[in-house]
Amino acid sequence: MEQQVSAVDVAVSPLQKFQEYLATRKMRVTPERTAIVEEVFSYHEHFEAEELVERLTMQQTVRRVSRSTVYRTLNYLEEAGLLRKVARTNDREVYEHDYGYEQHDHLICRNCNTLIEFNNDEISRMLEQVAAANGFVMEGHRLEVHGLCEACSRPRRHPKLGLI
Amino acid sequence: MEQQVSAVDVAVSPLQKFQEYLATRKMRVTPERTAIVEEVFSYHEHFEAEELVERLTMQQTVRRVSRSTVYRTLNYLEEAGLLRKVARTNDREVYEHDYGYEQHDHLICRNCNTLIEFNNDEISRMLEQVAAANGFVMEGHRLEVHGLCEACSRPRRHPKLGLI
DNA sequence: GTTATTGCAAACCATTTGCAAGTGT
DNA sequence: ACACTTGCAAATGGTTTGCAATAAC
Repeated sequence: MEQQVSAVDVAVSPLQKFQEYLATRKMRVTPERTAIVEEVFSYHEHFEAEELVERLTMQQTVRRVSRSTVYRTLNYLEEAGLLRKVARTNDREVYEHDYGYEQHDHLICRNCNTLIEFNNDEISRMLEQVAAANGFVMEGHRLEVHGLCEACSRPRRHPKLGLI
Repeated sequence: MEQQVSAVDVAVSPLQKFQEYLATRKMRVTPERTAIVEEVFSYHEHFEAEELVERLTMQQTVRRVSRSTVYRTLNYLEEAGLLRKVARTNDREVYEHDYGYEQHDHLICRNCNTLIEFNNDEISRMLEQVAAANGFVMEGHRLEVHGLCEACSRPRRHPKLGLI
């Protein structure tokens, strides 16, 4: 199970797409923004803002990027349609890039906080229908299924420890 | 369109159910808790914590209930399975009582923040399937469909003003 | 040269919490 | 009486923001 994630063919790279977005807003391409976009798209898993700050601090390829800039850029990426908030655990937003890979949703274990990805086209199709029926133009969705993962629901046998 | 909401037959009242929950936890029935539960279930719409505080302050039937107590009680109601967080708008959690009325989800307009309810059994059924396929025990879900409502997506004609 | 961007530290703000006084059981 | 609750004010903690210095264009 390497990088076998559901890659979708895309014409332009995420970085290019972000630069287009910046251009339309008269915003600038800076080394900080570039580093953030590359880091976000180099890793195909959900992440939290703080995690990204750390990853960027680690690989000191560019000059250190401040937390503020990370947060600011995450917001722009979201507006640009390259990123989405997929959940909220422990009061922190969980992000995931949303370009070049199929949209998917998550099962969230209330005990160990593990996120299990899944995707189901029927659900997406159904959401489109519901939206249309309400004159609503759907741009995206956020679906969290809460409950207990297999390990944590197994009665008295080494359930994974919670994060608290 | 009065109280025609999808009422489901329930044996015990929400208040009773909450009292049972309190009992099992050796917690006490206080006028504050009672007032909160009654207020929450007297109104069949989504609401925010602050809104509830105001409604309780308004009708001074009981002695004023503090914000802290409201927050604390909302958490207990959630644990008791009587309430759920259905969305997050403007950095505030949006609650909705989840007992005696069918579960439903929402279309959220990114421009005017309006929430449109909908429910779709097929989606629920499908979620159960997905959960089962992953050995996951589903306890609930949260589904937000983001986009633009009819009014706000109509190009240049009096779109409803945003909240900001 | 202008105008946007950065990092810092301070501000925000919804929600939580410590604590002393009050109250169900 | 005992233990649980309340309101208050203060703390928390993720995220945002004002501002002076700095860098894109």
